[in-house]
Amino acid sequence: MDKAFDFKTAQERWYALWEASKAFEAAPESGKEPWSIVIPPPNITGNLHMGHALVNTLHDVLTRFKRAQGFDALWVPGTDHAGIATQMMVERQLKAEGTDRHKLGRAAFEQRIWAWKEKNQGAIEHQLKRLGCSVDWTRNRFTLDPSLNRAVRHVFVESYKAGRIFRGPRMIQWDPTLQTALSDLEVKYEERKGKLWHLRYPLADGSGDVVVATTRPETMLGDTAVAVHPDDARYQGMIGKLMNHPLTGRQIPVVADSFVDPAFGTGCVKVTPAHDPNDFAVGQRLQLPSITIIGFDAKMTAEAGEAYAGLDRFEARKRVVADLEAQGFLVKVEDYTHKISLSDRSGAVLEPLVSEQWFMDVKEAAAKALEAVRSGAIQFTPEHHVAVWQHWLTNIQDWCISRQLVWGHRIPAWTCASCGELHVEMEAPSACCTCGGKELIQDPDTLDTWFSSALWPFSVFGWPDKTAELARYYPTSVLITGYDILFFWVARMAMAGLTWTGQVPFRKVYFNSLVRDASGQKMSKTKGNVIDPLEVMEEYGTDALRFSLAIMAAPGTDIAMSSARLEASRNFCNKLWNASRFVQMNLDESVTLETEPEFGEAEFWMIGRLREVLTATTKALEEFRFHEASDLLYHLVWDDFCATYIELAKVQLLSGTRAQKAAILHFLDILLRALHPFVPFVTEEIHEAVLEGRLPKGEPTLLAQRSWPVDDPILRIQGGDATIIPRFQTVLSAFLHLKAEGGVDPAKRVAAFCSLLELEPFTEALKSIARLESVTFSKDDPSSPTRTVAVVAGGTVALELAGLKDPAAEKVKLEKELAKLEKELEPLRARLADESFVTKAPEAAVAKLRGQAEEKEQRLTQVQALLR
RNA sequence: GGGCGUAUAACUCAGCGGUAGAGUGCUACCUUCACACGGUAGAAGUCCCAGGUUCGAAUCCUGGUACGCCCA
Repeated sequence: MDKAFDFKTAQERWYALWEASKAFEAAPESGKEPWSIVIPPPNITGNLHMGHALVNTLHDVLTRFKRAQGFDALWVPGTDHAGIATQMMVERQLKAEGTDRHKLGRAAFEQRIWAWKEKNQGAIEHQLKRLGCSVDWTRNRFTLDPSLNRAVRHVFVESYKAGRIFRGPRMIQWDPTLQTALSDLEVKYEERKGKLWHLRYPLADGSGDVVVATTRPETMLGDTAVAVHPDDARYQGMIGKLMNHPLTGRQIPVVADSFVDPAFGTGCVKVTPAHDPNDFAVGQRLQLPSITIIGFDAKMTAEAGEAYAGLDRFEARKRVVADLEAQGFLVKVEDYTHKISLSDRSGAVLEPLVSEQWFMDVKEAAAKALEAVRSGAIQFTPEHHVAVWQHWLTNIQDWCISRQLVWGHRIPAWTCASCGELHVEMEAPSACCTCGGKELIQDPDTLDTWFSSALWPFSVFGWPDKTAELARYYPTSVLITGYDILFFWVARMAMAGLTWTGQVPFRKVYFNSLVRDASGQKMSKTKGNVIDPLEVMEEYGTDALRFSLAIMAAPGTDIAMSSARLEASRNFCNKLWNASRFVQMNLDESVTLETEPEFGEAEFWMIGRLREVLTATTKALEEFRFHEASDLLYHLVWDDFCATYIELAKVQLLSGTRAQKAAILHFLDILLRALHPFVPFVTEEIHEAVLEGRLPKGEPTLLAQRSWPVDDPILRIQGGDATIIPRFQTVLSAFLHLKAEGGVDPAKRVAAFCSLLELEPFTEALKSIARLESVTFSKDDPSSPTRTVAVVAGGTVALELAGLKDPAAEKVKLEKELAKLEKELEPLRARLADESFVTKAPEAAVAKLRGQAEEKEQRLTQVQALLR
């Protein structure tokens, strides 16, 4: 083995071997209990970013853990067509080539995107492999696959028949840049500094006027009323009167509706049903006419009047304000900060427009999803996301599912050219069922990307067919995803799953954290603080990246990714590598896992540690406490195995028996199996270097196929004195401490004394680790004018410092020690003297404290004796 | 305006009723035969503030303050 782990070659090598050996493929015939998870399908446009790295690392840790536990673990991979994102990408390419999708035509454009998809899909898949994801590639899916398309059409057609999908004119959020409708979820609100214009509208009978306040004066061209609150005393006499529209000359009524906030502006607002969601609602309630003055291109329509038609909406705003001012209708202008709605995708200012779109009524499904979480059929970690879930699902609105895009699932609806009859069918009808007309035109729109994503957990298994896979692997065991897509995806999967399969799509949901930069800032391209996981894997190794993500993945808190953390993880991999290297160097060929091991105190202690930590690690993983699991293993390897056990075993190993070497081989084997889910590459590499040829017959040669070690028979062995190694550690560090404090060169060997007779078997270890000349064990007081002494729990230790020793310094040292003990004892004595504590606190707590106090009192007495 | 989350060592974070931990950084020392991507010793904290519950609160409750996120 080399001196350091070369992750670059290992990473490339092992993934290919894992794949070739079918280590990640599900085994439906195995008779094992199934455990399944589906990947949150990354966009085909995408590159692996830190969010993907985190979510997929956690998936992989869990999948490898479950596979090792003996489940038939299946992780289904796949990619998402990502409607808008992908189409935008290709459109950008076209623009660079001096053309666009309209010139190209729909069919050619769609072809072009497919070509792009074929070319680029491999990138994200390759990156998942680099991350070590143990997915079953034989079941790779794409959201536009024919089988998934069939599922989409099935849901669409059945929902339509049930009346849950319908088409109609509604006010939607229109993205003028992308030229498509969006769902409410795709709208982002941003605070902008703007103006509040106060406009004067004169009453038609000349009896006065009212002043309305607006942030969008250009829409006044489409006003069909002015509204006041029905209880507003100021305007009682005006309700029902007509007024002259300042610019169009139309007469519009003053109406009353309780949506008006009397405290806002003048308490009197203009009503533009065609261009504002609230006004649209008022218009519906009061049967007001609706005048569309802004078109889908965000330019003023002919309805806006000759003076404005064709103007961009923002240009029109300036013109309207200028005209109003010129004619004396502008009362005043105030600075005003308000929220505007932007497209989450293009960033364009959205235009609320009335448009013919497809909608899905999800109220019934939402009720089911609410109940599933309420009843515990779906469990959230962290739980606090339940509150948000409930709020959103109880207030859910119809979902606008149609998009004016080319890239996506085409809506399975055809209109008869002759009679206008609408046909919603699985396949294109050959003739109109009403008039027999042969010309049927398919709806040009496609579905919101999330429509197909919602079906993902069961469409990947061949639904709507009742496949064997569906029966075996659905519902999936867990869903791991970011809370940012709680509504977009998680809620919709829950609703779709419950509606169409009658089952929850997943039993548990773990919401992973957000990965931020080293100072806790959100990563963004504009800030330039993006940490690229591909570069990290290049520089620190995939295992270091994975371990860093896992150890920081405390539920409910964000992750601050830093080079310091990555270095720590890389160093950990190196530590594991070198510990293994040490073991490997000291083994003879004849030692295998079948060699009968021999256990001494150190081994019994190590077994105890392994048993304790692996039990805790298993529990932590079952409960998604990835950070705890990784932290436990980190310290097990570094502190217990390397710093304590190996240091102790060194003395034996250099001259040890095969039986002793078999013990350490077992320990390493167990550690590798436990760490493999977290750091698969380095552990697999070590496994080959150390365990090859030493595994029992029939045992898989790949670590990726071996079992989770918590039930290893070795761990059931009990024996020895569990307190002896901790006592050894205390004495060892006391020697080292005395050496450092006495100013002794660490390399200088001095004579040592110890009153803890039970540690005599560890003489050689003490000598070698603390670099002592000798250790003399005796009950007698070891203090002398030439020695330095320390009192530890259970006895005293001393070092011979002839020539080096300063008696005055020794006294000062002991006095300091005395003071320290007194100070530590003070609160202990006080609490033990407290009647209410002793009587009311649980016995264990009192006993623990008493033990601590006794130990300190004993040391205090001994230090006092030394000072005499 | 409503909801949620977070405030702990210089930094990034664990802990979440029994009296404070990790990683990194810092100081001093050590190239000892797995590892300097290492080892040893050490310094470093009104656990945001104010009340309350409790024998006991960083931890639970109430109210503030600051920051972040989500929904109107």
